Amino acid sequence: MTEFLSAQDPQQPHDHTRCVSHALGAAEEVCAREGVRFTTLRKRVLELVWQSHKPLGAYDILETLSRDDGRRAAPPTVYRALDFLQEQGLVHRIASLNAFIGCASPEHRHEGHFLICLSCHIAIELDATGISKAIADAAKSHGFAVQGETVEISGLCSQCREAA
Amino acid sequence: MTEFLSAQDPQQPHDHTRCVSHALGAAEEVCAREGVRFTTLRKRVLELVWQSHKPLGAYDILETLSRDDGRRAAPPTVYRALDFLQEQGLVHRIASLNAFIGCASPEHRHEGHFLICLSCHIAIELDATGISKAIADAAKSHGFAVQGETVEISGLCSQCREAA
DNA sequence: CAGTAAAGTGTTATATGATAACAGCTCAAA
DNA sequence: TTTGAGCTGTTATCATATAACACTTTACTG
Repeated sequence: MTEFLSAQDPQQPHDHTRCVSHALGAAEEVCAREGVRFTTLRKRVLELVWQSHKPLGAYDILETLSRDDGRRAAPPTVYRALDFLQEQGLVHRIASLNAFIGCASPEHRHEGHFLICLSCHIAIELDATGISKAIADAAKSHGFAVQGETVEISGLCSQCREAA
Repeated sequence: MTEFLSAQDPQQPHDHTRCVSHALGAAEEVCAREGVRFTTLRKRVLELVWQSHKPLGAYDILETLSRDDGRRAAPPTVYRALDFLQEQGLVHRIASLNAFIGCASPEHRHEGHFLICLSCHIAIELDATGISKAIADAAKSHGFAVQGETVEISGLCSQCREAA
């Protein structure tokens, strides 16, 4: 099931600074490869999105940016950075939460499929080959050409189940 | 693939008044069974949602309600009706569109899985057993207890593919 | 059949998420 | 060093959704 995602399970205690530095490093590479500019603002927004494994709203990012960085920031500033990061596959948008989360494996383009805990709000990105396959089958039987997949599963993560 | 959905394919030309009357009839039954009130407002909102097979925004409903029915309506009026209809499984919300669509088979409770055409905007509800199965498998392997499923596949429907 | 409590609806105000439009800046290539 | 495309700042506004409270209707109870 974990074919291309980093072996690190975000639910387990871990040195999160490594997640962040890995993400930033991967982003540098992706942007270099694509010939696009990984500006200070874009890097900072990506860093903020990676501050945890919980999806983060655009206005949360905006607030941190204004408060911590002293940067005068209005919504378009953040949305433009997020648009860029999405285009490069560096973050995914979670439609059911109006929020954004860092992509764990931006090296190759893919749709994000997520398990989202209603209790602790963690979002776990799946490498759910089976789900994509099932979607492709369903689409094919309707003669439908898939372009985008929104798959967001809400429920309780294993840790919150144990705690309950 | 079409196990419980009405055999009618919404993409094909059809007598849409039958879709509407079927939906309203099914809604009457569901509400009677559940012992909840299918008021005039709720019925009217459901009827508007069913005016086509395209997801409809809350403010679109609001506008029609105000214009056609002369009913003074503010957003909460519509959202409350929609909340009720969702609770009873009579409509599904499409998170990626912030819109609502009638459920074709409210007799038994289920999550909605949709194919959504980017060109003609039709939303086709799947009875995708395979998708639910794949989701259950992925969840199980993470010890995750599924409560809700958001599955919204965007792309081109067969008719729009042919047209293109 | 009147009294009453719960459910439903109306109304105002406001929260939350996202984008349009235009001005000014920066940086890499010529 | 100029130039132009791309990036960012700024203001205003749109779009979606909900909080809070008042009033009305409905169904139940005695």
